[in-house]
Amino acid sequence: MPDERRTPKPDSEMSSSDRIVKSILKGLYEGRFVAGQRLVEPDLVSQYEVSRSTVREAIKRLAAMGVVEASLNRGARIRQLSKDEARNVLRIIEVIVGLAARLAAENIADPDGRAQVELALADLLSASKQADRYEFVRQRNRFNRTLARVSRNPELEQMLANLQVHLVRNRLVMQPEDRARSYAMIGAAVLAGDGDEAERQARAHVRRVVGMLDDVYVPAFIGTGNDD
Amino acid sequence: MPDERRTPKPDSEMSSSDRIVKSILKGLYEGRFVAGQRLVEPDLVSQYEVSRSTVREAIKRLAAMGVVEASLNRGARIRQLSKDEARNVLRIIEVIVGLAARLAAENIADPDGRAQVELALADLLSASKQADRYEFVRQRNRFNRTLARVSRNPELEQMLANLQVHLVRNRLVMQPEDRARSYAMIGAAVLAGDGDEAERQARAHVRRVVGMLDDVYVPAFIGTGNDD
DNA sequence: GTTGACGCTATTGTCGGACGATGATCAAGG
DNA sequence: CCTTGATCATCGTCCGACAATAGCGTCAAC
Repeated sequence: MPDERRTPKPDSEMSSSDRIVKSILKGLYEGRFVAGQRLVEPDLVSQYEVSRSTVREAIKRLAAMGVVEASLNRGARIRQLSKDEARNVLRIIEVIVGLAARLAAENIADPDGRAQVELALADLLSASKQADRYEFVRQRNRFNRTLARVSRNPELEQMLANLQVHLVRNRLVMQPEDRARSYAMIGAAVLAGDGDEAERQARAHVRRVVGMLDDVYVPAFIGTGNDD
Repeated sequence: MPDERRTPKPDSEMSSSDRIVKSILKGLYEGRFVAGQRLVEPDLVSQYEVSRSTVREAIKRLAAMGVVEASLNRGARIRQLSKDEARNVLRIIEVIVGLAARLAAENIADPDGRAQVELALADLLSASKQADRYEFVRQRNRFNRTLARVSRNPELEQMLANLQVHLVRNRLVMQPEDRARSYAMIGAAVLAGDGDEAERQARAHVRRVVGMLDDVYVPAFIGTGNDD
């Protein structure tokens, strides 16, 4: 087993479609792409200066990741989660993050992993107390990613990364003090090596976020997908 | 006897690559494709009588699903899980199935869903007691799928379906009596509407399966590069 | 004015061929 | 025996093309 600690993905070892996928995902984080936006193949062709085949591959991959939804003969668009879908995804994130927290706690003996968790937690706590939403989301994602990495479960890491994409667009943020306390408890349990407690705290936190869905959620500008 | 209530996906509304993906997945279940097997594009082109573009799309999708692993310039092959990877995936399956069981229990008031669970459970129990491994795996997958469907969480359903693909090839089966008892307890909790207990039982069961990994797992033909 | 049939346009799904790049294979040479 | 270089299989990417479909506007009929 190769022990590749991370996958920084040197550009030279990425296919062109990989680069497009990555760029679009990044664009999502940065707001260059917004939910509901169409991904028109010819546009992307000229934008990225690659052939249509390459663009199509990238789109297919994004679709398989759930980032993009594609209907037959009608192209692809950035997926806009309805409130129900957001709730569904969050329930999944709940148990996945819970698992990551548990496994991270179980592996916290590793000094290197422990250091990473401590660092990410410190930054997250300081970002939690501030109002900068963008920075908070960044640190939250980093913290989750760190937990997944320390879990020593690459499959989990991958899965959490895919799921987190859906969280970028939501404005689900708790009050600064609340979320700081929430994450402090998760972090404490993880650093204490208490897997049960770590999972419980992580899940409880996500559950609290789910509870905010009904209050805060704005259906955005898509609005047509009204179905149950 | 097949009560396919879920989206049956009429072939007319599927793209060619969809059909290939579906066919390969089916082939996995039926043994036409085995772990480690290479997926050579020209072969698939002639086999399915489509263009290479279409084949590539299908492969990309399978890769994004984790069914296939692709290395740059070296093509794709059916993914062969190492013992560690199998363990990692099973830990994820544990919490996902646990969530499905919990949500199914919470929705068990719906008479239609309840009927489906009862039916799938009955068939699973009867299959559990027999030795036919293939039939047991079929019924186990159906039971899990049913739980996910009754959960009314399509994202969860999709995710579980993807994860279950990895389980097809493993020979992780408990003793008939044990697994029957295991599933009986899960089913009872679900049918009783006890979400906590359902999740606990489901997770405990998967955990027991994980525990068998060290005993039963055979590395299979991973190193041989054996095709055909 | 509304409605519905019709045709146009944009875009997609699929195709076939082409090229260079890369990994694997194997024989010749040290 | 190990190294090296040629050969081959296959992939990544590109190009150009076509039919099929969806969305949109037009226009006649009511």
